[in-house]
Amino acid sequence: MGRKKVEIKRIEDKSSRQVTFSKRRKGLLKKAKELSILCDADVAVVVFSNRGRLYDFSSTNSLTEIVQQYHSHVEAEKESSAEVLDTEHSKYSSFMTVGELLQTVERQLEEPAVDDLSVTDLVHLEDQLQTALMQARSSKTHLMIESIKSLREKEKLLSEENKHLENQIATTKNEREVTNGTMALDFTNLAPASMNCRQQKATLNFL
Amino acid sequence: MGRKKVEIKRIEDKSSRQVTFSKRRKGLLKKAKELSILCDADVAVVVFSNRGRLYDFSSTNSLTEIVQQYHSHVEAEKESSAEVLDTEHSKYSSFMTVGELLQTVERQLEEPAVDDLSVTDLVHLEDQLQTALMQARSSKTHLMIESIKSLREKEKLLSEENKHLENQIATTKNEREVTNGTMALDFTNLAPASMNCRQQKATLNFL
DNA sequence: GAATCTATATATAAACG
DNA sequence: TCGTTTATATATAGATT
Repeated sequence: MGRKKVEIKRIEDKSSRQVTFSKRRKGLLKKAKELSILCDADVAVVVFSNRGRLYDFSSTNSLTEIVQQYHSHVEAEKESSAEVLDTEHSKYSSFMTVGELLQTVERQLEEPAVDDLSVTDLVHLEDQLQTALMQARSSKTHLMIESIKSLREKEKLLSEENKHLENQIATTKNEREVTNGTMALDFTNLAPASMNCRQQKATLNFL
Repeated sequence: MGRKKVEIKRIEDKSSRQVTFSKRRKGLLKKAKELSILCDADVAVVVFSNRGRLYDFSSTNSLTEIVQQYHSHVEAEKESSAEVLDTEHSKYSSFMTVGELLQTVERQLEEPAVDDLSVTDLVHLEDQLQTALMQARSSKTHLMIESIKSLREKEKLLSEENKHLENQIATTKNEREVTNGTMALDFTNLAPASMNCRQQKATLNFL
């Protein structure tokens, strides 16, 4: 879409690669934005130049949220194809708990006759440890994500209840004004405090 | 870029929004791919339809890698503004970003003459990767913990405010009873709902 | 190198089957 | 709801400043 048709392959000339990068990057981010607006979709784009500079777009506040969604999604897919996990699972420990594995390792490392351990044994050990580590890490992350989700839920519930209470107060206030035209209490300064609370931005940039 | 110029705002007609989503999503992913090839850049795109279906593109194998890159980058920026970590930082990369490191590794692995890489080189490479991994992992965990902390704070604030509002309501109720002996509203069923909220157990067992 | 200017390739909105 | 077609809007390659 220019004076000439270009083949889609790495542009060798450094200078024009840089120019094209700048132009197309801008275009890509623009289109991402348009898609998110037109179709009410969550869109995130991350671009790293080959010299490591970062450019990104995200339709929600943080890229993180979308990545979280992505991970949840992937998790869900994993679960739906549960049979796959079974085989994988049995691989890393032939019914050996992580605790047992650790003990085995400790025992082996305490052994003075280190020479007795063949390289093959060590490779195997490394594999086992690696897999155990992955498991631990994955559960940790899973738990953290779950707890963040749950905290968000809670926050939402509390916010809603809060709003509800405020409405009740407003209603009461009105009723009082209607019934006896006097005002014993002034609630007008309550609203701002709660707004601050509800409007706090979620600044989660992890994962 | 069609028969008519379209305003960039949410398409209200569900059906044509779906059609546009499909077309533009395809276009976006195509452009992302082209950019990554033409300009030798790492590009990732994630799109969630408003009904939660996932579409993505990633120039490297996994989206996760790019996200990690993203976070390392964000971390690096943070660190550059705080001198504290300077020494540690310069250790693992002599002014090399994680992105650059990954590319270096990829290039080296693509090299047909693998024999040229001495074991020492590989050990060094492994060290570098290991350190980079630690960095990424540590920032991830750190950020997650921070966000959980912040969510808990928020929860506390909301709960307190909630209690406060309830008190206000109780006071008002009392005043009304005192002033004119009648009760227009019944607030007694408000408390239980909020108690459920506040009493939810925090079930975070990780770390 | 960055901004601007065309000519042209592409993407896509609406129509159609 | 799909794919295909077509007219048009946009993106952008190459040139120029």
